[in-house]
Amino acid sequence: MSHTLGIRQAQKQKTRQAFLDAALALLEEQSLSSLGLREVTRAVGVAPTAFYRHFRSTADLGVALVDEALGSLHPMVRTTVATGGAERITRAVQLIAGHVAAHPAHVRFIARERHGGVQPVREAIQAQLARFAEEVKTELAKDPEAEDWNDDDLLMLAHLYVDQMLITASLFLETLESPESAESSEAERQRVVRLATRQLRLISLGRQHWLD
Amino acid sequence: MSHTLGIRQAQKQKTRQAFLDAALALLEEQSLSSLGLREVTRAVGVAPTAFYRHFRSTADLGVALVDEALGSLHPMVRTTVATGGAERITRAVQLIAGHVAAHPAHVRFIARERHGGVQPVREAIQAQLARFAEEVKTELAKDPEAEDWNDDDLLMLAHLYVDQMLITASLFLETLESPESAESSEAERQRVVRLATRQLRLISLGRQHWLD
DNA sequence: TGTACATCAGTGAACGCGCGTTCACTGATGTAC
DNA sequence: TGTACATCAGTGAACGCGCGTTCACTGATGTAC
Repeated sequence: MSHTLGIRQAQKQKTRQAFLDAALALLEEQSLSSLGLREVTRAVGVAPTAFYRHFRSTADLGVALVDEALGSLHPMVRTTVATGGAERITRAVQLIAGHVAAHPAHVRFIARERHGGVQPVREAIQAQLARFAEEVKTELAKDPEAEDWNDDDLLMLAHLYVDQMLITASLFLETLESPESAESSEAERQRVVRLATRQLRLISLGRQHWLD
Repeated sequence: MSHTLGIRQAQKQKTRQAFLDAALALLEEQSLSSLGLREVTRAVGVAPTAFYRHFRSTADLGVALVDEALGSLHPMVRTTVATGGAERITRAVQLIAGHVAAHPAHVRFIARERHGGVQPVREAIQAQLARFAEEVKTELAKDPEAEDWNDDDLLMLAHLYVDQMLITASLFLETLESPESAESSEAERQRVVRLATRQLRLISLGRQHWLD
């Protein structure tokens, strides 16, 4: 019953992906609001008009990039938060470090456009982050430590965690940007690991004494 | 001994300020990397070439905006953090709420360009934020609660506070953007006050038990 | 105070260039019979 | 399986437009004597 795409559809998807990849690469050095349609088509190697077969505008392409960047991350975040005990913080920091190393351009795009100049893209990112916060809240609620917490406080804490994850991701990103040697970059990364771990620990301590 | 500016210098400064004001207004709806030089001169009402008498480029103008937006904020942050006891959190949240209400365009500019596409501007913002963190650290160090804290942990905490301030400022900004009625906007603002206050309280609890 | 010269913020024309969007098109792929 | 027609992803020419930057300029302001 598996539906194989026709040749036409398959080729179309391939071109669409080429647009997304090319745009993401171009967005390493600029914001979406200054990304040109012709710039993207040139990078892909197609005529400018081909763009309109896939996207209404660069803003539309941006929204597609948001889904690509954050869509697949939900299960990973759930699993990490679901980890109990002292390992949770270590795993969370490792998850972030690994994700930034594997997909730096996606992370940079999200950090940049979260407050960027293109409204539909900003809104798409806010919606995804709200989903993450809800999911984190759901996982935290399962925790025995959260027994007497109300929903509102749990969501407050979940937002704190989500924001902290983004801040940490940004810091890891900066360790990739610096033009220094591989060893000192690695040292910087370890500093970020240490900083993020301690910040999460402090928040965790606050959490444990919230109902005192 | 007070040195009065000559007519020429005074007029030049006035024009320069007009450039900054016009650019800031235009940047409410776009990023710096897409801001055009001619766009700015048109808004000011001068010839395009006049721009070069004041700035080398729009990036240069952006750096000037960073100083304008954050330069005068240092003493206020110091004073607020220096406030001891239970009032500190309330005052900090009020400071942020007031500042966002008074200078929304400046706050939006900083939030947007912190991770934006223009490197010199990003760097200017990071430098200012690092200064804030250092200043917050210095004030926290004076606190009796911080007696046995080492410098590294204090700076970690200071960064946590600074990041939290920016997140809160962003949330207040969103309450100004929504197209709803004045009453529901005010209600949203109260929700942000409550959320930010509780998040800071949780961090504060973590702080109190850090050395347990 | 008056004069002669220097400075320099703002002008206006001109340049070459890349932009987003329109349109009618082509030719490979898909579909109905 | 073969044929006739429909679909539609990608093309290429053309358009009007605003861009950043250059240059020689003007005339008010500043300065030296």
